[in-house]
Amino acid sequence: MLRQAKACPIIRSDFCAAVILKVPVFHSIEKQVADAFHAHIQVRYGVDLSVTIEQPRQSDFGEIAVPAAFQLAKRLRQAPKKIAAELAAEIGPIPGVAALEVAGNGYINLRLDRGAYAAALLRGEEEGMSAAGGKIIVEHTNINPNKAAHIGHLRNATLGDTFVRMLRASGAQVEVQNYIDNTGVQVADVVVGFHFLEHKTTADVEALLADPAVRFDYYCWDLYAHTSSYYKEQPESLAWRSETLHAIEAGEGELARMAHLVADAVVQAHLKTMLRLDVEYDVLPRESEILHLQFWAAAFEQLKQRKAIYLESEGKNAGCWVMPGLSEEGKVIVRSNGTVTYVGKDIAYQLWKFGLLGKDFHYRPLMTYADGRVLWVSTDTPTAGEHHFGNGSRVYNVIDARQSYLQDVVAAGLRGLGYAAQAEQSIHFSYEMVALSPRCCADLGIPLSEEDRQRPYVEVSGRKGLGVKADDLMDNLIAKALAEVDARHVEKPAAERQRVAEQIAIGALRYFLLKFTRTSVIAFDLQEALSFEGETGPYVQYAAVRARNILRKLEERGETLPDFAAELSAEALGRQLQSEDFWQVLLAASKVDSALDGALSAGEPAHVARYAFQLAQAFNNFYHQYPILQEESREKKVFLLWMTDFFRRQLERTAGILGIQIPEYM
RNA sequence: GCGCCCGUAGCUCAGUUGGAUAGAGCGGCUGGCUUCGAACCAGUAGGCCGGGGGUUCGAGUCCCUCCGGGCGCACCA
Repeated sequence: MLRQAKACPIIRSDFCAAVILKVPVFHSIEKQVADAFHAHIQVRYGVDLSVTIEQPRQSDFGEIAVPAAFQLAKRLRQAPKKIAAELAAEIGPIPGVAALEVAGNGYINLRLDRGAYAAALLRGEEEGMSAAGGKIIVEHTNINPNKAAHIGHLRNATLGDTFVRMLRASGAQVEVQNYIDNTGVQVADVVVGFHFLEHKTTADVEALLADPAVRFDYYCWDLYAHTSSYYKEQPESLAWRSETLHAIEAGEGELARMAHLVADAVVQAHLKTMLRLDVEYDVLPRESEILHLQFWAAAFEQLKQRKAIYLESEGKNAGCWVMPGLSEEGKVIVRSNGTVTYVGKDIAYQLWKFGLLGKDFHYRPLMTYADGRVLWVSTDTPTAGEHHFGNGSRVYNVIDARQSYLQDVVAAGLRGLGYAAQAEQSIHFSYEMVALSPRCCADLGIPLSEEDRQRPYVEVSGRKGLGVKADDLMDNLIAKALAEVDARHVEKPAAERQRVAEQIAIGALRYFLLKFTRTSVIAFDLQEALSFEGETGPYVQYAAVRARNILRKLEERGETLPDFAAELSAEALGRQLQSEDFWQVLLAASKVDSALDGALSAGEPAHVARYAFQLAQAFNNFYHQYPILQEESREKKVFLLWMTDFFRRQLERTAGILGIQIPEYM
């Protein structure tokens, strides 16, 4: 098989080659330790060992563990413990390291010089260089514009958007694409519903759109389900679908006009829905332009010329253009009637993303986001001041795991064309689906068949109209958050409370969707999603709000934030950090970049989420145990304030990577 | 039939790419609001990591096999 889902072909060492990461304090000490051991082992034993660094199991073992003795034991035919003792005795001083000891069967545990470490953080040495490699394209969301978005789409968008934020935080140049299939069967089915089932004209649909009482994407949600079930009952009605598809493809007539009207309106609804989650895009490449600008024709030529596909003369695929290699009979790319399959178009689109097609879209601005970012959409006619998109050096397609076979075909297409390097950089950022537990369906009043009731979970299905709409879920979350805010802050202006409730609700939702690893099927549970306690977004937000409260209260009492650098010497920091509690909070808070780095190489936004939670947990503990504003000792108070401020900045940065805002109050 | 994913505490999930005594949240039980607001904190119970083989100094993690569940494998998109 081409794809290795478990192995996550995301990024390892090659990623670091493309993007030079920040060099935070902890990282640089780790590197110095590894280098020191590597050099010493080379001289002492004549072994070129790749020294790995670990985190000790327990925090009281120190901050860095080196298991090199285990790796050497076999080659030297000596006991790990003996080698560890030799290494520990002979390695000599390492900058930033205060002590080192042998533990267990041969671990070498290192303790950092706490005062020096904190002083480096205080001086802001964690700010390092960052430089970009080539452009990275991330494609996500990709919802068929024929109905309202549901929770499955939210998982896609949240994963994609967070991964984009992770890449950008590490210094990468990223372009976000959201592909719009505005000419496909799903749009056609809704048009069939309007035209043939409801006998509506384009003007009727326009009236529907103008009616403020109608949520158009919701209307289409029901209509799509209706049309789908009608096909089942009256299979001959499928002829309506073909007729509509042909009209759309030809781009002429009432049905085509209606299709554009519907698709454009639903795209607007999706953009609005996603904006509630703080998800933004750079460009919307549309299927209609892929069609009109003949992207497929260009790709077809390349595929034929380079013999990536062949015209089958016999067997069940006779008369089709087939791509060999993926299965015994190959994958049909062009049907015997001459029309191209979905994957064929996808290969053309993927070629464009890498700048390999020899064609480009034209673009026009669609809207401007609040932060000034302009969203562009593809068009088939040239415009003034033309922008350019695509031409990436690496492409992540955020698409659920059910489509992994098709993603394999796309990569195989690139490989067949001789673009092995680009095939390697075509990454299917896959994730498992969001399903509904039977209990959840019962809670939501979704009727289930007897068969479905026996299952562990039920797939969301747009066709069946089965699912939780994204906007409904958000409305639900906001209402619940608002009730909590109202209970605590009646004195605040209503509009402000609403804003805070929205931030909390979105924080809860994004965190909920991110805390699962990508390979885990989310069996959606409404109660769990609506929770604001425990491992949730609001928990993380609350910790940051508490930190801010301390600093605000300080000023309310007429004090000002001390000049930390002037008041806290390395000695003072070292003195205060003799407290294990303080040291652990500071250490945890200093590892944002380590956590980000690990999450990027694993391709797991969930790792960032988990780090944020652990950080919040450490702070909540700290907060509870040590009153800061009442502290008598000046040195300790200044130190605690610095810790609070440092924590606040680090947690806000982490939350920002997750797309979670910190409210003014909670 | 073939391919991929999952199986870890009552429930939902982590497990740093093979390391030290397997963790968190929820739920259960016990305790803590006159403090920088408890959307919080502390304590406690709860485990044959689906079963069986193997590789290794060392396995929840890698290999084989079996069991159970899910998802793919169209001239649909």
